[in-house]
Amino acid sequence: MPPSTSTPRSAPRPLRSDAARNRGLLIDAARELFADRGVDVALEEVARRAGVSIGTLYNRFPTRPALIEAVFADRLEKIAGFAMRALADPDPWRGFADYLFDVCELQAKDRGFNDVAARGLADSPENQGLRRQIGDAMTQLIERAKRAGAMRADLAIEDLAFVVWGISQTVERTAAVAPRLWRRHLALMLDGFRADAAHPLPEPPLPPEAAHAAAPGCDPAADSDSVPDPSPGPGRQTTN
Amino acid sequence: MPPSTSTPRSAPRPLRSDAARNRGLLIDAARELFADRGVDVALEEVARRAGVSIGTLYNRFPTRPALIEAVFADRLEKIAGFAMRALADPDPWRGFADYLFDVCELQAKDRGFNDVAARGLADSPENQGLRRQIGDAMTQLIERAKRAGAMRADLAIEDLAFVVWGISQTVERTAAVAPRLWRRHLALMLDGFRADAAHPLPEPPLPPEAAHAAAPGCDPAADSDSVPDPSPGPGRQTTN
DNA sequence: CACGAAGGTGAGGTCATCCTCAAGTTCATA
DNA sequence: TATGAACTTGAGGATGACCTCACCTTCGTG
Repeated sequence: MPPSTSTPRSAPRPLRSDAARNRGLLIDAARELFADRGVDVALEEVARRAGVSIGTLYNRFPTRPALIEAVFADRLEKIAGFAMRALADPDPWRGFADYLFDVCELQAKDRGFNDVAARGLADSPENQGLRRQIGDAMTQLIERAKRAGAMRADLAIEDLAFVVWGISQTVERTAAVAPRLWRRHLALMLDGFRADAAHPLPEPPLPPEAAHAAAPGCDPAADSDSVPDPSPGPGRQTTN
Repeated sequence: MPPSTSTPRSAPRPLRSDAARNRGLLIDAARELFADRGVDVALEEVARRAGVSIGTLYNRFPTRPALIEAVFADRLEKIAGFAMRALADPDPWRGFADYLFDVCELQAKDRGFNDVAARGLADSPENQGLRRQIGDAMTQLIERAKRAGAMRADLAIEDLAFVVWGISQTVERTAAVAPRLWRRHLALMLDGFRADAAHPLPEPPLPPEAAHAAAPGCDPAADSDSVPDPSPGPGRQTTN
């Protein structure tokens, strides 16, 4: 794979040629290392594989999130593509299911993306647009599937996080030993989303404003006021 | 809470009184720290909270797994208790669902246990007995629920790992912001386990011999021969 | 070509954790 | 109470990752 020559989007000032080349080398190196060891690899190792010094890495990407951001920038576009393809499917349920399959397959194929998806990294403000686009498409996918009578009416878009989170863990635990097992996990979850499976749910979905806080990059501080349990509630009310 | 005076099971030689006391102090300190910060807390901090030196900690527990083991030894018994209670329920489905609820609640209430459950720590050979007992009870729970026509016939006991893994991630991401949300995730998964939800599954369950390898404590080596994908298989066959 | 700004370099300071071990202390037995 | 084995202690070496910065190199423009 030749080094990617993609220039940074909305560049304030164009990078000098050597800097741009090194940026590409770093992103390529990081992409490969992230893919099979996760996004927590040592940055020194990324620099080493890229063939540049650690100082250069920090010049281009002052923080780890900045590097992660750059590495996974294209994934959002890819996902948006999946969502569009799904919406083009005449069968609403199949479109929905295939969309989740595609996203999960991305997780299964790239440990780095799996980390990013599960931990909610790469939430930069600049791809806010893509994010909303994907969100809108997902909302439509869900609406469509509900109208077709295939999906349970009480499923919220926020519930799809359960899929990403769950699959992320299954992938992490079983990729080495049963690389396709996540498909079974996904199929089971999907069956729980069907209309004919619906039994009353014990809790409301994650409120959207909480969704942002639910996948923090990493804030070691901010431990002060933990959210109090809103209702004492009866113990054990899984379903009824 | 007074320091636990529990002596180590099957003691080869009884500890001297001061050593036994320190062991209890260490376990208590670790239990508390693990519970709200996870099992990766610095061992020096455990020693500090216990009021003993780091050297003493290493005397009592030569490795971190040994300490984790000791801290969570009682949980297996607790879970066995849940399984027995579940089997006593005249309603097979409710017994099954309540059992999973109880286990997940343990995860939600104790971040350390959540780690242990998700990562498959604390698999010491000595509570092999308890493990088998729990496994047998779970098999019975599943069989019973299937016979009652409530549970899909193709659910395997290994599939319950998806629940533990998935809930672990949901708890980790949302405990601070929506401490009861895991119940919704569980309820959705449970609906996927019901007989009336069943659609063909795309993959066989995790083979039992692989289950052991699926949740490694931590082996930085052993990276050599990764398991090859057994069948090239058709892309995208989530459900049909 | 020459010059200044942009960029590259990597040794080394910082930090957090792990784990050891030689010396001192305490327990339990006679 | 005396003695030795068991136990405790905590300074400190080892590790690994992070990040900086003073100095050198390269680019690109005039």
